[in-house]
Amino acid sequence: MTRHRPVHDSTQGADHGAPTLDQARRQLNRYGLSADPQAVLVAARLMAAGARLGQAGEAHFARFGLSTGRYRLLADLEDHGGEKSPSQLAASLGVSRATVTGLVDGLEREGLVARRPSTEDGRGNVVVLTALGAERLRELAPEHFARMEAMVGGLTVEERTLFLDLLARLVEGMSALTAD
Amino acid sequence: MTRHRPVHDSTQGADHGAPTLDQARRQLNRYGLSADPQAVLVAARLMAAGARLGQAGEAHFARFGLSTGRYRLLADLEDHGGEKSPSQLAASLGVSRATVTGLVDGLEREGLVARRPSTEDGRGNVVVLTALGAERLRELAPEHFARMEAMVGGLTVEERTLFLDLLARLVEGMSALTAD
DNA sequence: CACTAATACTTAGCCGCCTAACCAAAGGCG
DNA sequence: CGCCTTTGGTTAGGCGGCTAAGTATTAGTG
Repeated sequence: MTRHRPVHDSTQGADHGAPTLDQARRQLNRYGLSADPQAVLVAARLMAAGARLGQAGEAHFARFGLSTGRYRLLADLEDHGGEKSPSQLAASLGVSRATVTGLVDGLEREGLVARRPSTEDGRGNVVVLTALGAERLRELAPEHFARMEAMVGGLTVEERTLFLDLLARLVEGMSALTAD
Repeated sequence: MTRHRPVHDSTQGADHGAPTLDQARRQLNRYGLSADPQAVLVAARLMAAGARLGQAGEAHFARFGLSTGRYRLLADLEDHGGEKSPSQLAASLGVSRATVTGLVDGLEREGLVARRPSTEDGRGNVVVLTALGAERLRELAPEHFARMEAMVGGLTVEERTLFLDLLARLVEGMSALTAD
């Protein structure tokens, strides 16, 4: 049975996702801090946008009976000839091996992927994209990429290039959050 | 000027987190789709950045014994005089009421917040910020905002303004993912 | 005034992410 | 050869997000 999830039109046009400059100023004032409110705003907006995109992405992939993580795993598998070990998958997806175990469990249950014992390493597995899995990817591709394109359609080519540069530098800066 | 920092030269295959233009092209080719690879790249990079920031944020707040959700709830509470109903919290945080129940459960367990029955509505609660909760916010504020500022430090003021504009337009575009 | 509908919150259960602990197999080394 | 460490994968448990269903209580209506 296909588990179709009703898309749930979340009417969240409310204020919630978008912090304001005033909020940032108020917070900084409250503690007498001298940080730049605009910088704080950028950070907060980026966080909000990330969360929002994450949710939108889940809703998007749910249309095809997938989740973001499952789709990324399938796509990565296909990009690699349809075979990859869980460890390699974890590395290229940027998640833990335990997470890969869970994702593969789900995908295997639906027949989109299969586990085969590794021929060269007795403790290793190979995750294989099944015909059904490849089929699923082929089915969703047109709509998927069309929506992706539509999402950035509000930006000109130059703006996109610029955005990629700025975003890359912000991603670099994210290490400031995790640095000791 | 394209200022490129050496972005983690990964031997191909283990490119975790940062999708490339070539990957986008390959995917589109595979299905004979005509979408703009650069547009797809922007979408993919934004998703990757969002996920990455989400994880970095969790690691950041974990330093103070909090999570992103819990911090946002505390901060929102403080911004409203320290009292708010679960429904209001859910609305302003952009999460479901069930999620708020879970967040408040955790925060209450640690004494950072308390539940009081509403005086005017027999079925309602009010979530109140405790002295300990306010204290916690005060403690983490300097480091928190310093790191936020550092994250954005790689951009000039003009670039930040530009980024905010571009990001806002992308957020608008996200509705393309959830539109019917 | 009683009955139904709407609202506030909680509970239950799924998913994906994590870390830590665990077993099994491989590799290195005396 | 046997031991010990490293590595591959899963398991267990926690968190935070969701939906759907359940319980109170309030509000609306005949």
